[in-house]
Amino acid sequence: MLTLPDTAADPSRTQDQAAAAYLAKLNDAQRRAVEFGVDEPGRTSGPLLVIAGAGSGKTNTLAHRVAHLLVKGADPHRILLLTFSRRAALEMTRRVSRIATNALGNRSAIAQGLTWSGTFHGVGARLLRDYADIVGLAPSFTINDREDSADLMNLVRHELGLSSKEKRFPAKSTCFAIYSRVVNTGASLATVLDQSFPWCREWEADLKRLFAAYVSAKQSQSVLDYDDLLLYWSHLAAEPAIAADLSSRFDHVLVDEYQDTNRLQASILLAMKPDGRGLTVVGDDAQSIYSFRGATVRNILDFPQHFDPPAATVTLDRNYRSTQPILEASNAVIGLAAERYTKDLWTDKASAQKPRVVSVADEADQARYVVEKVLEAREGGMKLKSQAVLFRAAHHSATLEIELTRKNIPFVKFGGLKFLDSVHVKDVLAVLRWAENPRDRVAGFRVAQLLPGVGPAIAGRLLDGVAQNARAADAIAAFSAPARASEDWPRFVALMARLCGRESGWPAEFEMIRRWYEPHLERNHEDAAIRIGDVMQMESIASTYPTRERFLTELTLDPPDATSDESGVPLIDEDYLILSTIHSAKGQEWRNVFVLNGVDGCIPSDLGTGSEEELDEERRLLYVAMTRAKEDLHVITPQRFYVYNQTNLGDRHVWAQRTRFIPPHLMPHFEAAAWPPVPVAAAPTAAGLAAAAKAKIDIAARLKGMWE
DNA sequence: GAGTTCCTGGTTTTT
DNA sequence: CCAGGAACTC
Repeated sequence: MLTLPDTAADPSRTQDQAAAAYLAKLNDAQRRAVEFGVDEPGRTSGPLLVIAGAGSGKTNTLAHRVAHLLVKGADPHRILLLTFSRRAALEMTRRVSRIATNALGNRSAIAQGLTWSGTFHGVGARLLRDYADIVGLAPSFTINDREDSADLMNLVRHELGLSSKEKRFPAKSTCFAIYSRVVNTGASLATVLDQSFPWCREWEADLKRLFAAYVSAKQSQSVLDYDDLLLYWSHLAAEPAIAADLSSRFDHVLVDEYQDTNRLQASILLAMKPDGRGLTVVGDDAQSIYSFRGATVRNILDFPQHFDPPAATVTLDRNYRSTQPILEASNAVIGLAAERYTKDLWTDKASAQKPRVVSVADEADQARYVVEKVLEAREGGMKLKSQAVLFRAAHHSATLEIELTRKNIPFVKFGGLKFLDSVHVKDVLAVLRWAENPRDRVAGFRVAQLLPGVGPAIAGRLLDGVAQNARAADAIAAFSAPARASEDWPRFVALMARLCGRESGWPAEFEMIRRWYEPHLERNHEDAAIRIGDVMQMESIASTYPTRERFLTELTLDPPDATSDESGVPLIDEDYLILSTIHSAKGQEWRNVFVLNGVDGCIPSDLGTGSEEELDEERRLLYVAMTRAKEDLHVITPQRFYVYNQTNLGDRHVWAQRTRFIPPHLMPHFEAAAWPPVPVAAAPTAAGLAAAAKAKIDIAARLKGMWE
């Protein structure tokens, strides 16, 4: 008897067909990256490095690899997916889910189990809560952001008497930056000072003392900074017994944007997967732009040789994003780098339009040019959201922002000043953090001083009391407040008692804090109304988190990164122009891209021209900016800058040159333009002159007449 | 000891 | 232009 294949009765067959469908959409290299080592069920592949050029479908390929692992039966709870930002993690899980849904039908819920995805820091925080007891950390530890860390550094600095020297000690943020760099690069303090902070060289001994005190302050206060999340994790992973447990939790570890990881992150990975089994890293050496954070491009370049046999490498060099002229110009720019990169990109998207280098008089004209071209493109049917303006430093867009507001063009800005940096937001968070972890002195110090009549001295004594008492609320209640603060004291005591006792629950606590905080806000700030609006907006964000701890942790590790001209994030269906620092533009693409200030001093930033390495990183920044563009690219070069309060001569103009990364011999790759176009003079016509001649007037007589 | 004013000096990018 | 520190007054 002849039987026809019954697909419904043969799940493996339908599965294979669905699988073939999603694999068929990939090009050869992508497919190799997706399928590498996944064929044999139950076996975990050796290490894999994917070098993925800009626009080569990197995210898509990685998502396909994860989906493919799931289709082949991998357990989603045992996949660790490390991305550069929370946003990237969400995008990745969304795509995996979609691919897996198509391939697996109703078994798509599998993709929902992909719970271990996030940034190194976010995952580190989660793991640390699990292992807190083992490492002698209070499980209720709180996490300081950069600003808080610098504040703690400052407190410690004062205690050590380092603030009152004849010669000025480095600023708190500089101290913290030095500390952080030592931790992240694994280099010695002396090396870091020599290479990155030469002007602080003389303070080496004092800095060492300061850092030791800073570390013990963090420990006694149960506070971690960003770097600790990695540092504790790496120490956990270095302990054989814990490492075994840690690494057995994950069959597969996949890392995105590997070119922007630092030594510490690499050491964590290697400790978790020493033989590289199940390890996949993806990145692009030509897009490494985070060395200021300790990232090193050596991580990705040296990855294969960490293993024996060396890791397999797949290179994705076909670009699906940009037109040929844009790609040619970008390749030419990166081609001038001191160090050769591993690939050149190619595409078959032809276009007659070369990228433009537009010369304008000054920043005001630059803003007007962008507005004109953006509106022109929108007239042609291109949404604002498909257009982006990129710049090296957040303040470079200031003039443009004013012009956009004047012309009523909505925009959202990524990068630069954060929501979390404003005083009122920090005040409210400090109350929450202090309640969560009463040993946190930075938080307590800030909160106490909100009360009128309480300054550093009294706040310090209150905190000493809290440190000595196991129950923080009791210590606050028992504290004898100064007379000047007596009026506000009872409400404060009551608030802290209820927060520490968790009486109201989350998020009701938030509203309580807001009500307590409002009068203080009104007393201290002229623009209290706007600030209260922000706090209320925070309150609605807070209510989307299950607990106080989760809210605090996730807000510090992943603060909202966009600000717009209107308060509040625009609705999804609204159209708005994207403004972004080049760093925040990573991984994104737009049809029409403007690069502001394509001049020396901005790109490269005049702070980044010290060494060949720094210069190359600035070059990669321009490369990253250019390769965001799909169809149109405008690099704008204002010729004149207005500089405020420079040196001793006050405000003045400076003349700028086109960026050295686009030297004359690369100009054939660009279309050079000047804007505004030279106006064609309107010459009077003969007929017009003849008509005018009939109306002779005696202007001289009229002017005299004004005074008669 | 708190709070205000004035002056100096540094200054990018971000988890 | 800003933050942070010193010097000043209450």
